[in-house]
Amino acid sequence: MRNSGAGRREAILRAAAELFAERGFRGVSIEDLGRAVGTTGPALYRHFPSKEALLAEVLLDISERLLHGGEDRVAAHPDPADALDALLHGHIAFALDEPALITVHDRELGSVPPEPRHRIRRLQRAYVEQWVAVLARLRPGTAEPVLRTALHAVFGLLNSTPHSAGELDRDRMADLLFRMARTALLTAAE
Amino acid sequence: MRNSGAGRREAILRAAAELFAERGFRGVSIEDLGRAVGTTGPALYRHFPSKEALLAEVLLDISERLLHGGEDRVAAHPDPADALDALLHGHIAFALDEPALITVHDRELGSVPPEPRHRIRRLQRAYVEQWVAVLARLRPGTAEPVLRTALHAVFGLLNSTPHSAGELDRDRMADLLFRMARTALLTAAE
DNA sequence: CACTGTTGTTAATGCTCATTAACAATGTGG
DNA sequence: CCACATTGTTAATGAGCATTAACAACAGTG
Repeated sequence: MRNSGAGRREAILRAAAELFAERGFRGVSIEDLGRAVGTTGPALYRHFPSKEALLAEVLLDISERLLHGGEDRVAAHPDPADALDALLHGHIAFALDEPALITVHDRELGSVPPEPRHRIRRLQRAYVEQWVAVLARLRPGTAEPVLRTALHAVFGLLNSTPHSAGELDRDRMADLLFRMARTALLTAAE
Repeated sequence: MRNSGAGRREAILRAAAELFAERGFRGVSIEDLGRAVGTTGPALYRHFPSKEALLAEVLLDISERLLHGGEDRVAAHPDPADALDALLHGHIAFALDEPALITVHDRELGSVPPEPRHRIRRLQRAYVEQWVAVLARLRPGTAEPVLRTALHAVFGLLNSTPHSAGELDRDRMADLLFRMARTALLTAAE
């Protein structure tokens, strides 16, 4: 084969994230995916057992990267205020650098089959709870349901950036999001 | 007919919004829609020319309600700070009372055929520009691209609430969102 | 060089689904 | 009571698409 190798699998995952973000899981055919990596559709089945399994792998990968990135940052910052800033910077960088991944991540969970869906949800929950723990140390007086709700809202704020066409350059965008998200969170937690 | 009348059309629109929000436009069949209003699938074609036209009507209706609701509120409040608060309260009420509509509104535009899509986009743009105008009066020093970007982010924050399962009751939720969105916006605009 | 695992290709297969056809029931205005 | 417009129903029709089958090209290993 002219062009195979281990990279093919990664290329498929990348292309899938891009296409799923653009048109949605059901709006992309196996044939589309194949064409995007220079093969025909059915060739995909040499790498993934089904289209759904492919989506599951994309989401699993994203969730793991977010969670582990967060863990590293929290571990590196003993002070909760510093940890929060680090979490914000990490999430913002992810959202700005991988807009397709962020988009797929919060739109396509419903198309994943039950078993991997549970694993993905567990990772997402762990990611959120990490933020909750930091906020709880920073603002011990605030009830956890309030923190969780505020966090979901802030993720909505941060994850919306792929859809706002780039009127601002990356650095100004990152700074704006950081300041908005930070004050929104601190306002929520008195 | 045991149960027809003018209400059928509205019932279809309501059911469609609900189902599209839950499973996405492509995840809902004509047969599903029919069943949801107590008929068979093809009966829909007595009320709408196509599935896409049905979606377009849902989105058009939402966009118009948002825009006109906003216009009324802005007109009722000469002071820009009051107008901003009123816009926030209006959008929050809409998001909390009609979570399905808000969800469909910011996920399914891509499935609308070109012609109605343009009309919907125009309405959405007008809605945003209304907020921009209020913010520009309130914070004359801030560049419009910054305002627009901040607004998109705040809409992401507000529209995320359908997905955060109700850990808080409606009033506490509305208050939390209001405070977060308001400070986020005012922070963005210096 | 034969042997085998890997990765592709093209041609079925079969299902789902939007849309249309053909036909029925109801209710309304004449 | 009789057309006729409305709104349904069930049975095609036809497209799209995930998946599988059958077969080919190649790479590395003995």
